[in-house]
Amino acid sequence: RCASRLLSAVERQLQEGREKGDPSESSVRVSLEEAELWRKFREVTNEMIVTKSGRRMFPILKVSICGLDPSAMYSLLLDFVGTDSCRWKYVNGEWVSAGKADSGRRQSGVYIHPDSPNFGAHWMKAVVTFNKVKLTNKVNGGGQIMLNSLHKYEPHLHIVRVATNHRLVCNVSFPDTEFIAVTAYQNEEITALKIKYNPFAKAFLDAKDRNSAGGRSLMETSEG
Amino acid sequence: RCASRLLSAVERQLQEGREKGDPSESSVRVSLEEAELWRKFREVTNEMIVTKSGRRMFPILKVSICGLDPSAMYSLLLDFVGTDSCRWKYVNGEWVSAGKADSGRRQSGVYIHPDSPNFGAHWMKAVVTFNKVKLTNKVNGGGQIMLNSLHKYEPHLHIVRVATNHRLVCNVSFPDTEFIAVTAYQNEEITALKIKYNPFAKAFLDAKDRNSAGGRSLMETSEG
DNA sequence: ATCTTTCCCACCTAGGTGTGAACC
DNA sequence: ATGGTTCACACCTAGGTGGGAAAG
Repeated sequence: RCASRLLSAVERQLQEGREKGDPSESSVRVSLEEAELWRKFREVTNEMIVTKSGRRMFPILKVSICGLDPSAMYSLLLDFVGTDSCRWKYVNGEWVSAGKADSGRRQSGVYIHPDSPNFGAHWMKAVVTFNKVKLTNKVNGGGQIMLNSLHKYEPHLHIVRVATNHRLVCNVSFPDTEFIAVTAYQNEEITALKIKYNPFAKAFLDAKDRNSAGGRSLMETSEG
Repeated sequence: RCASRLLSAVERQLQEGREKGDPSESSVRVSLEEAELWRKFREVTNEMIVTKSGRRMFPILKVSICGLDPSAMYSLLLDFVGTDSCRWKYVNGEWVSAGKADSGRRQSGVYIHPDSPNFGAHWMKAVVTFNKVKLTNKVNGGGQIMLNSLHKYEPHLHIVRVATNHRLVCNVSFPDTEFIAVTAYQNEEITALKIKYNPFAKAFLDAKDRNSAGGRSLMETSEG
């Protein structure tokens, strides 16, 4: 009696998302969210900051998923694949090749989505957001992903069915999310887009607004 | 080749916590963390605020777990059981009965730990923290737990093995975590303890410090 | 010189505290 | 009048931004 009440609470985790499911996994579909935003960045060659302690990505990688078995267990993995063998540099407003890539490693480490493992129903009932993944240029303890600065990468998503025998169910890449890892922004158009769309950079958006409105910049006020 | 690299990343989730495991689950052990802190509150009769949008608990319920099957899947559930049939009131510095409990419901809803479901290894490798659970006195959408104000509750933890057939593995209660739900603190000793130990109430701790040091209180400074 | 990286910083987002007056 | 509840608020914790100087 008491136990059934508790067990039904667990069952409830499965209820949403059933209609999007397919026990056979014959047609798993993954689509990138906010593709328009990603495209704005890609048009001018996207950049992502890497720091010692790890920097979040912006835009944030978000996907919606259909076609999993709602009651089966899956983990979602993210890695970053070098898309060419170049080291890049930014000169005269252009990204140009600066010779061969530094190290032979073309694969980053693997980031496991923190909701993993979870039911197919869980992954399908809402957009899956990779907002916590952090990119670094140093070997670190935590779940950060190490990339080579000034190299080009493309995020790849993998869905693994978790069971006594793990099984790779799906591999997806999103060309629009390609970027060059940097330690500081090179293209000021990228900086402007980051400031415009990332809420955490609001401070710099305000400064611009006040400038263009003819007011005094925030930065100037601190000079005695 | 590529697949095995990804699958091994999933396997790595299982590595820690194996030594604390027991495939037979014959001796699952759960122990309350920070029991000394909980006892300080219990000594003066603990109170927890309930609000419309939900209020976190303080102290936070934290447990460490041994004896699960590291590679089996479990969900952790929390509910709140009314420990008597009284409605309580605080008069002259004492909690006294104020008649029978309001409603027949002696059980709260069930809170599912956000890491659920997960491997036994995951639950055993580190202290499990219920810091996100929110207590409310209204029927709400989200994962909040509804309690009756001025009624006494005891948190109960349940471990459910998640499989084709769910199975209740463990039920534990922690007498030291008993509390009375309130919409505003009644006993000023409880208020003082909350301020002393909850980092989010630091503002009021500072005010006290400055008072007792002979300085002006923060509160006074806002009066023109 | 030039290019890349590092560090500290002011400024945000996001949200958890008890307070005290207002409300019922 | 009384006792319980609600709300806006100042003040925190916690941590994500790019800037700009300094260092490699």
